[in-house]
Amino acid sequence: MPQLNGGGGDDLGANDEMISFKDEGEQDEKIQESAFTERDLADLKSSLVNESEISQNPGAVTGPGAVRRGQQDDQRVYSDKHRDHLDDVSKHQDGGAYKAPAYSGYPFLMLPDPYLPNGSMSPSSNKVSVVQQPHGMHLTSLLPYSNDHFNPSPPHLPADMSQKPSVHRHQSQDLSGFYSLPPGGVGQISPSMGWQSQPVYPISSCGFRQPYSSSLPSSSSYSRFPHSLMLGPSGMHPTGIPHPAIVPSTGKHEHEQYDRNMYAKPHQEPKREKEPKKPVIKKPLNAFMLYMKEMRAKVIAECTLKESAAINQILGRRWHALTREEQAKYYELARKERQLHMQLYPSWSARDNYGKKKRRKREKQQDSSSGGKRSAFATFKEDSAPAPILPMEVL
DNA sequence: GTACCTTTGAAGCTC
DNA sequence: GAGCTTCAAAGGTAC
Repeated sequence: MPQLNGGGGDDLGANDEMISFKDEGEQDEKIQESAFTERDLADLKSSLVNESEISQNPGAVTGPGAVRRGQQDDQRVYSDKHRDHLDDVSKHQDGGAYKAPAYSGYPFLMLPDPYLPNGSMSPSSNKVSVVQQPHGMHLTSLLPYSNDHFNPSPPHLPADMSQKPSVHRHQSQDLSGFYSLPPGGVGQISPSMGWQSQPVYPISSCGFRQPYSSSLPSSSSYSRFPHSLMLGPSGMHPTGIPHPAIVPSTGKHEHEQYDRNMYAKPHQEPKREKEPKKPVIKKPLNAFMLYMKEMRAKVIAECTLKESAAINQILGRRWHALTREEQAKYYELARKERQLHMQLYPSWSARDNYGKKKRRKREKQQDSSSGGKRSAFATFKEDSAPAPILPMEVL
């Protein structure tokens, strides 16, 4: 990806990530610049509101096709073609100080933006939310996200790890400074964690664009992957912050026990006498996942949607409507997140979690069809895995 | 209780 | 190397 830094040969990020999007987007923008009118904007808003309302009313329209219909209708209209104009309109309307809707349920920490004049708080966009999410935190916070990703790091920041391909784990101690949170999850955080630039985000309100705060919300304020050396016995940071990349194998996800005792001893719940379950180290989030994590609450607030499938469709369209620069930020975040994940869990591989969700389903299907015959994939996994751990139900 | 839906991107896997 | 599969998040929905 040309606009991203070369990373000193770091190949973690896909180099061709946005090439196709670039061509398409540029053509669309040319069209939009000449075709857009205020009336179009009103129509667009109306249609998008209807779309969200339809999604809320499964009785009226059922199935994903409903959303898809709206997607086909306005996917290439609502923002790709009107982005710049909407930006201008919105800026005029609220003086460029769009107030992002509150991320309900997310605790915030207001931090001054050192990149703003006088280091004062910006009207809204420099609010850096600090979150202790129920499912953990996000690396994006640990990785000070700003245009610094594309520029030399400011002196008060740790050097970009991408430029340290041979960083050893002990060097990650530098990262600990980002994680020195009190048990409450809110503490002093480097001001550099706010986004340096205040980009105008392209979309809001269920698809049409409005400028709003560019600050990363809570989800991106802290890393999902705190330094492993700082982890407590059960994947917990000494501060009490749960380790986001290490999750118990219980609950929604059906990952098997994960043999990573070096990072976390079995998480013991006081009331549970069952055999403690070893946590699972999750995959690092990709750029779009980071974007979704950040924007989900906003979409929910704007569209009053709750169904994740519909929200994700909106987010997917918004993602495509982002400019290359805006997307590049998330690609860079994702790249850094992968880097940090690699440093924290050098022996981890996506293979560790590969096939664990769907294997059971396949096995069930094969069991029903062929009388308990093992799937080829299961056989492969067992052959390749160093020490297969049987699922609890098997035991 | 669990799978599914829905999105994009990264990585694993198969051929 | 191409193409396919799986997982990552999220929460409502369906079974």
